[in-house]
Amino acid sequence: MGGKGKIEIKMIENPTNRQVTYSKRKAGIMKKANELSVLCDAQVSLIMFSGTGKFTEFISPSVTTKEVYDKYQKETGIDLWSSHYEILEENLRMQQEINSKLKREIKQRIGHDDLSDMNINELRGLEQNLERSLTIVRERKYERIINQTETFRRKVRHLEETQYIQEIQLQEEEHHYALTSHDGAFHSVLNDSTGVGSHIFAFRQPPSQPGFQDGTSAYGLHDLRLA
Amino acid sequence: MGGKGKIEIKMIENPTNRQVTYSKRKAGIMKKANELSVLCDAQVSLIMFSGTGKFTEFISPSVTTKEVYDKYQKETGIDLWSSHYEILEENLRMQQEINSKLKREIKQRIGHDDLSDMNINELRGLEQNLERSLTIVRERKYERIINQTETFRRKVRHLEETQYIQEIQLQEEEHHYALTSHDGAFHSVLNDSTGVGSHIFAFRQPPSQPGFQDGTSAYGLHDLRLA
DNA sequence: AACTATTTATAAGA
DNA sequence: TTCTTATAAATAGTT
Repeated sequence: MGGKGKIEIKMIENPTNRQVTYSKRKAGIMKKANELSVLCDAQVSLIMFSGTGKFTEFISPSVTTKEVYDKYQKETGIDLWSSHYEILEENLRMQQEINSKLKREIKQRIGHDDLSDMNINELRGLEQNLERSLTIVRERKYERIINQTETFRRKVRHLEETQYIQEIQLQEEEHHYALTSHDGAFHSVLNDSTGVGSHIFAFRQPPSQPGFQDGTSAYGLHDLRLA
Repeated sequence: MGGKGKIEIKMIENPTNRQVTYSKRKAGIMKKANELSVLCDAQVSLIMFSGTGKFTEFISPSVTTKEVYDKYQKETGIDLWSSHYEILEENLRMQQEINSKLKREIKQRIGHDDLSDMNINELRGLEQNLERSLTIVRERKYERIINQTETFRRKVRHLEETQYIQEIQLQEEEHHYALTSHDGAFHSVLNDSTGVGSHIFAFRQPPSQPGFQDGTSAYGLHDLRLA
């Protein structure tokens, strides 16, 4: 197209010439793209990367690149996000599958319906499994209670010692007063039957109480919708 | 541009002229795009939709349209798959979150470690929950056993009746023979202590046997990787 | 980046 | 549509 001498359409070997020609022709084709848009009311998307990676684009004022891209996919049926999308979708499918398996296991462990398709051996296995779990949970509970009781005892002892020291100090500093009124406050802590203190009693309870029903159980994991 | 007369760059009013010009200039710009690709070793994507929606594209032989769009996104930061992708990603994130909650619940129900962050009331709730589940599973097991036993009894009765009829028939048809050998086979079924028959004994077992350990439990849901 | 001799693109007409 | 052709535009090589 146009020049002092005709040229062959093949890659320009000289990098400088190539770069110059790229600049000139890039401007030319941009102008052409714009004219096509305006004259013919067409939607044109022109994206160019030079050999050195420099990016330039023309897009008709009436559209966005994304719109052209969406139209392109509709037109050609070529899925431009394919790979990424498919991997993500497969991933999602797997997660959902795992999910329903987990839900099913929980349902079985709770004893909600679908025990019907377990055979006797499976039911027996589940039973033993639950027994073992129950044992573990009970042990943990007792451990916790023992710890808290121990902590409480230590607190009491600390209180006693502090009290004792205070009393001695008080006696030394104010030995002309017969002060015994603090004892009352101290004993009220020991006799406290609410809060931390009550765990001592809990520790003495028999391990299982199947008859005991608590409508609003503190075991609050049931908002997971096992639907 | 160029022609017998100079033209103003504005939309061609005459639709026929516009269409003709579109065709001519489309061919022209395609040629230019190709020449730019070849001469300058550039990557060019040219997508055009005519005013009537007709689609035409040029793409450099060295690339695909998808590659150009991927590069475009890297270059501009504009996310062309945005909406779809983000929804899918959010979905995946939610599924994974639900998943880990479910896994945690199962772990707690099994009694694997993370009971450490449950307080005493939660532990107590879990304990009662497990007790209830255990009761349900046991009931189901007994129901199943009773059903199977009943089925077995019916089978035996059926066998007895069949046997009885057969014996009568045999006696009638072959009354000159003293045939009693079939009784042996019949009694062996009744005394069978393996297979189906053994469930009668299983029914008499005490409900729980915590000491009984079975390394390869039939309750085979543990391939879910509670990691 | 500017110039300019040429080639190329294309508007209008057939 | 396609061909023709006069003319405008693009641009290769040069400065």
